[in-house]
Amino acid sequence: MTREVRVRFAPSPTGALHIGGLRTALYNYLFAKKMGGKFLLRIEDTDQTRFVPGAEEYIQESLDWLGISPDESPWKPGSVAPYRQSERKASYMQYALELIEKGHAYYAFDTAEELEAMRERLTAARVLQPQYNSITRSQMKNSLTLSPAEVKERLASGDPYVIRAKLPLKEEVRLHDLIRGWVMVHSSTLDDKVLMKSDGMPTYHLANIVDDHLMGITHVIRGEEWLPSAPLHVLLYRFFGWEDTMPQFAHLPLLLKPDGNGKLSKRDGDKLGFPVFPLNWVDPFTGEKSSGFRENGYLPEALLNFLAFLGWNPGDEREIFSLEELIEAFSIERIGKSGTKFDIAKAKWFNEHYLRSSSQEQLVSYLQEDAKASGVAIPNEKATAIVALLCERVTFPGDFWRDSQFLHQAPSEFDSEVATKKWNADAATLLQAYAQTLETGVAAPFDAAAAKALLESTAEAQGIKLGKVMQAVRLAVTGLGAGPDLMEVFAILGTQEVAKRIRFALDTLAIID
RNA sequence: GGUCCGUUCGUCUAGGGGUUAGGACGUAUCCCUUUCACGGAUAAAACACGGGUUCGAUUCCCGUACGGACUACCA
Repeated sequence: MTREVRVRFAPSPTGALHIGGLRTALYNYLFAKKMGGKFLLRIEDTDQTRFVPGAEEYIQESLDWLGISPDESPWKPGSVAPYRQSERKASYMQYALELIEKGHAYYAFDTAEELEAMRERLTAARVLQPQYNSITRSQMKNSLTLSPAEVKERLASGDPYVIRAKLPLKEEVRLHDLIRGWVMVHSSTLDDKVLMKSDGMPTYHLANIVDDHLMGITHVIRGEEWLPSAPLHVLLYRFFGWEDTMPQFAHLPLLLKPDGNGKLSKRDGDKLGFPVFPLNWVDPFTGEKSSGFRENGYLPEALLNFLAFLGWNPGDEREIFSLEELIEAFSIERIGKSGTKFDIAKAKWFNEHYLRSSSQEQLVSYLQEDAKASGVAIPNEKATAIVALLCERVTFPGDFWRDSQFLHQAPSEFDSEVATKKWNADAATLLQAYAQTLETGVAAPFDAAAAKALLESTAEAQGIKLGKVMQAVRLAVTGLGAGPDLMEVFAILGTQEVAKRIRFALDTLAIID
């Protein structure tokens, strides 16, 4: 009764793992850890035509980056290896044959053309759902309509065939979903899904059930797009006689586009101005590039926290959760039922939070690395001062470098709007005197307090009210109309640089004036 | 079209037969401040609609509308 909890994340390696898949992985991870169980990763690569090289590595790297690596996976096999369905190929046929023997599946030899003809015929006859089902299978070429001898002959001669599930005509299929409660579907609305494809590979439905069973999966936590086929899966468990160990299902609400319509898709990201992938991705076939959260400056703990709250909440008013805290607080019962729109503003807020609570050393290294990439070396002391200056105004690590440009480079031009509005004779007079003082040398260390005291005394000597000219002073030294504490900026720049900049401003702005 | 799922502020959501319907993001205003930001305070902002059930429904039931998923030899 108390089986060890085992859950799996089962992506298809058909491209970059998108953010919805990542959330599914996260919920699986959280549930497994919460229950003291195992989180497995299984690669569902049964569609050879859609395989994309690099996709599997991408999935691995994404999960590692977020810190939610699986306990068992293709690259860390456990006792139920292998973890790629392509490598489990040999085992599926026997299960399909078992179903045929039990009378729950059959061979079907219909060609694509014949299937198409059937659909057209049914559509013409105004059948609402033209499908291969308990009614129409009697008119098709399969082992239920063909003589045993002919079936045998076709199989022997290598005729292409598929194996289809034989669904009951009239049966109420009930399934209990941990998120949605009881879901009832009538078997007459289901079709005879293909279980084994003509290329010898199983479809998702068969492989999924067989592998979940063989891997001892206790809970299937997956996206809502699977809900419509869940009744088929329940039937399959029943056909196999595996009902007593059938996993419990939890179908997650979908992630929707922020503008309201439709589920978030892989194409949306860059179009809407935010990433939908954890990492940068270049499609190996088309060369199309998609940007990732990581490269856009999102911290893994921020993305994790953000993702966790897309459809789940702890029931109280806390919002900041570390991975450990998420594990502690997580429960499937508290996952919502309705689709969730993706709001990047909230993700930014989480990112700001985690960025600001990073260690100073970490922040300093963000700045220094970016500077280095641009060929600029910033000494520790200065970098530390800059980080302290900008810490409260950054969203991404890259903002330290981007927003401190004015500290590394003297202005070559001035914000014209601010110049016309704020620049005046008083400011020029004050700056003239201030620069002169700086040039003649300042005895005490030129920190923010000293810079301010000096500016104040200079202003007083000139009979100028400091408040009226401060923006002009900022403009002169930084070229900008707004920014962090000016006196701190002065301290970082140093007396000579400040004086130099003032001289340049005096010359340049005099002309504008 | 059919089947299934869903619907509380713009967004993420709490709540639940009787509440001033709570929080967060975002937005606005004010305070702090030499500017911007941070921080603090305040504000605007929601139970899709119609029927039941009930003394009472946003909460339970049924319909409608709207949204979504699925409807492949894709997962």
